[in-house]
Amino acid sequence: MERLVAPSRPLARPVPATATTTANDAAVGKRPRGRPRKTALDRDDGNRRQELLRSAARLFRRKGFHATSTRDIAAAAGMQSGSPFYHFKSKGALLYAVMDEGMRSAIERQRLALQQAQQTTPDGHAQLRLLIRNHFDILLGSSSDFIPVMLYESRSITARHRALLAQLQSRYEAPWAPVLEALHASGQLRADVKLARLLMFGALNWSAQWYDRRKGASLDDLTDAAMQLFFGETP
Amino acid sequence: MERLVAPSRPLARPVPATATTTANDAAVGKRPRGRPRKTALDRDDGNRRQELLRSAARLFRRKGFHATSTRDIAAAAGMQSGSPFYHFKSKGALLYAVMDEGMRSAIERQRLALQQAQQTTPDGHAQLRLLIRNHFDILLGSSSDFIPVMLYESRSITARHRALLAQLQSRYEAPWAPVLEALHASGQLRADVKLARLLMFGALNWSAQWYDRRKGASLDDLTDAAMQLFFGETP
DNA sequence: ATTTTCACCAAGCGGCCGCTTGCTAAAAAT
DNA sequence: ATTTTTAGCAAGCGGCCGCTTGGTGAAAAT
Repeated sequence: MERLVAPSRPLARPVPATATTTANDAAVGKRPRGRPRKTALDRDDGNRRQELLRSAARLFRRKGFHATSTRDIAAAAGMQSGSPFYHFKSKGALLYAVMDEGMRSAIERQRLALQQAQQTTPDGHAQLRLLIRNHFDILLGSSSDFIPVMLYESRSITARHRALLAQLQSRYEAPWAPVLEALHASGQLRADVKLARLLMFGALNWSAQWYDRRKGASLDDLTDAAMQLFFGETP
Repeated sequence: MERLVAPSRPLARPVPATATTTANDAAVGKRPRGRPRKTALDRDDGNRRQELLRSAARLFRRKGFHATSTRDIAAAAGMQSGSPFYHFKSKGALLYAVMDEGMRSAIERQRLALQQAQQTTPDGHAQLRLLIRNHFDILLGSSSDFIPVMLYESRSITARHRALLAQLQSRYEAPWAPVLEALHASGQLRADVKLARLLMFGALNWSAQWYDRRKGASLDDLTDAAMQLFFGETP
């Protein structure tokens, strides 16, 4: 395609390092290229995309969606300011991707936990304990910031995206309903089931605001405390 | 380069009324130099400021702090874009003022509720029920968005402001401790008191995310559900 | 009657924001 | 060997942002 105007920009691009070089620079100032090296065997396949997602999740959690700029995210992933838009068509799409990935991962982990427990024949208490323990793991485990972002940034997404995420939330919460119903039927859970579920999730989810892995209680301690609070159960 | 005369505006300012000054300044508040501070007959002082606070609280709650512009707030209060800065020295000071006012009002309302209940001689359950019922009222009552902003925008304030608010939060939570300790001592609350308090506040505070005054449960229903969940109590 | 203070308004400044554009080196496909 | 695709970079654009400045009519103080 021909251009009307000759390029008058300086166009002094730094010469990139050869792809197979192992030399890195410890110089001050902007590095010419700091991107992790990839060999011919390890085809990229979304690695950088995943890194972008992780960086975004951490920043969204710590500073909030609107207080995080796409430049912050790019820098955290070792990119230039415009590059994230190659992988995501907008900042909002990036937020949605974080939440979607978080929910799908949570659903999968819950499915695995329930599947493993299926081999034993647990009573209602034990089933709920399992769900709660797993929930704390998803929410507070070392793995990721995805779920806290999901919980605390829902204002920042579009109605359509919110509706899609609500479906995933329903899928996540689905296994809780029969367990709570059974506990209600047997008189062990006296409160209205719907309100009880909301209050319980509140108690659990709020922990993302105060829980510190490095001090105080373990996730098992937390699970014990929750079960004792809800059922007066002593472990 | 001659400055033109401003066109005459309608200038329909609301007429001042009696002021209920809470008299707290996070604002700029020009003091008259060396002169008596206040006459007995306060005039306008603070009416517009209060309106600004209310508008800001509503917008901060609905859209979040960073998604709300000072122009939004000014427009909601019927002002021009720069005028809020006469009353508050920065957007952050406005946020802090919302939170501070919310906490002071909450503490005062709790104090009044406890004072009234002192005349009867309630047991532990009844005391906690009162605290919870009052908490729901503060959090979900028609009055204001101040407390939800306080709960969900704490990331957006400075460390110094956060420390000041933490003191107010301690004052609010202080009356809960002896009640929970007593319930624990009598075996009615089995869980660790510190964790139980955190989980309970989570259950209550999370309701700001889902509760809708117009449909479903009343605040009394909510209080019943919470008491039943925590103590298996049937009203 | 004059001066001072109050509570704003009208205008705009610099800066950061999300996002786009034009390009390119290297890998993969043909 | 040539073409296409991939995964970005470098630069920058328009717009909105928080905040400042200079001014103004009305009220209060003197």
